[in-house]
Amino acid sequence: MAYVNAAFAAVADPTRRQVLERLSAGPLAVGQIATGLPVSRPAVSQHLKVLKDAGLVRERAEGARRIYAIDPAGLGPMRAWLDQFWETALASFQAEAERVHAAEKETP
Amino acid sequence: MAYVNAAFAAVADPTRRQVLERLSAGPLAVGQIATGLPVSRPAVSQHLKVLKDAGLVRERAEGARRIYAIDPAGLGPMRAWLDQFWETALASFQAEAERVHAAEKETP
DNA sequence: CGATCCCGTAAGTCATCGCTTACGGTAAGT
DNA sequence: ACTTACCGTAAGCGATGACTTACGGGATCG
Repeated sequence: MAYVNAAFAAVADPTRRQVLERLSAGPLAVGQIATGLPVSRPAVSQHLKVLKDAGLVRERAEGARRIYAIDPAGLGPMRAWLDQFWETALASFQAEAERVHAAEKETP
Repeated sequence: MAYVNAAFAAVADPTRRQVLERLSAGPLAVGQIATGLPVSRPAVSQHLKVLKDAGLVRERAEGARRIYAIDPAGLGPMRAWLDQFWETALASFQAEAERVHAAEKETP
């Protein structure tokens, strides 16, 4: 549960989500990621650092270029938190609904 | 896909996630939520406003108290984004792996 | 070797966020 | 009616965040 915070903080930024979406189609170099994004290339570099520290992205040097790719395992903690939260929330929601339903039969 | 941004931004804050976790066990009034949290009650009110605007939480007046509860539907967009992202990322990841594997057989 | 492309980092700026204290307003209890 | 509990909002402040421009260092090609 340790990396959950960094992961959520990373995904919270819209530009960073755009980077992730672009990377989800396959590995890319920094310049290719920056092309088409509304921010400068250094900004993309900073975003990539955040994503890398959050474990959402992996970096590989290929000559002078740095190739970035999605780290599928990095999404695990976030999905786990969301799933567990969803599960317990839905369970207590249904329990509440049944409780209200029973109370209505009690006092119509 | 409109509310995705607000939802992710809302969940990004650790205190807000604590509020959600507390609410996942069942509806609570503002004071009960604030009890046990490391911030003041007005801070909790502000967090609840953010969560409500993001569609993650619903509010109901009960006398002088305001009861907050999880809105199960509010999590939908976020989960949808994550699932689709996960799916395409994993697919392209496997495709890349197979491509590399084939290249290795080509030049051992 | 020099020019060029690739990129990360430093420094600085402007906006936004999360928090606090202080206040006002509505609902219930005496 | 007066007090007490419960809560939202306003104002202000310190901290963080996302950007920009400017720089420097390594890889590649002539």
